[in-house]
Amino acid sequence: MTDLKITSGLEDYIEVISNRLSKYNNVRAIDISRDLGVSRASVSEALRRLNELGYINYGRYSSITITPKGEEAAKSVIFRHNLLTKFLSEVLGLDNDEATDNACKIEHVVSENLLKQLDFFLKYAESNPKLVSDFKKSIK
Amino acid sequence: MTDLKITSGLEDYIEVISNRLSKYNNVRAIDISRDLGVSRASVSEALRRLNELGYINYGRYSSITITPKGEEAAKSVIFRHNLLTKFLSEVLGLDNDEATDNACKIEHVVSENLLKQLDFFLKYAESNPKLVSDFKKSIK
DNA sequence: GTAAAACGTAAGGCAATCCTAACATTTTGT
DNA sequence: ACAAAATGTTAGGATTGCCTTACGTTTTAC
Repeated sequence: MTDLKITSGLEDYIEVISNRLSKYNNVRAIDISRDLGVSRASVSEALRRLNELGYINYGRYSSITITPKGEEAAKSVIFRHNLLTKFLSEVLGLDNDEATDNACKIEHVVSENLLKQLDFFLKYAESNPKLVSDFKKSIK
Repeated sequence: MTDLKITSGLEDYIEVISNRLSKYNNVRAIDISRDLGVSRASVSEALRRLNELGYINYGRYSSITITPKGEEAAKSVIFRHNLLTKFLSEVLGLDNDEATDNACKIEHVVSENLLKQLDFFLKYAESNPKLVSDFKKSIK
């Protein structure tokens, strides 16, 4: 399970691929291109690279499937994404788009330990709803 | 005061320059090289670029000074840095090194609004010390 | 089933950073 | 002041990731 490391850029691709596969059981290069706002050519390049690194199975014009290694990587980044989004929206009160945008960037750079503590904090906040409601009152 | 935007990389350089100038009234390329863990050559290149963009005054073998535009940019990134570090250490309980390391990366990607809300949250937490102490109790 | 539209790939570029190695300049120590 | 050490610059390369344009392949709609 070593060598799960991947660049931020490729992490974005694997995240989209995994999310699309979960939702629709299918993902095309054009979908990725739209989701990430990059050209079809860039997607093509990234897919070749992800295949080369063993995160997906892919060949010319063939459909995209994800490998176990890819699943691991996707699970990791999606976990980070969700945790951060939840904190940003539920605690800090950012609207969903802004929470997601920020999470998409932060998710690539945070340490394991930060995530662990944030996870604890969210659980604590959920078991003490007064925390968030009092905080929100305080900034009105 | 427009055009304050700068890449993450150069933001790191301006941050070190400003911090060194505040502390020692002086900063050399070699200091930056050590602080950022990059080669002297990379520093040389970055200084040329920062000068070109008007963030610092600098010429071959000359001493480095920061311009008003550079100060603005530095102030902004240092504010983000401190806010994030404070949250990560005082609320989440990361040790200082890990809080700083994470802040150094996150500081380049967060939105204004996130910072504003985080600022409010920190103020709220400071005026309610029980919040943090109860949270820390909860994870023991 | 075939032409048009949609989609995917290849080639060639560009910009941002980073590096090492070699060379230039400045600073230090005696 | 002058040699040695420290620091700064330049040249040449590598990587990553994005782009556009042109062309290949597949799908869609009659």
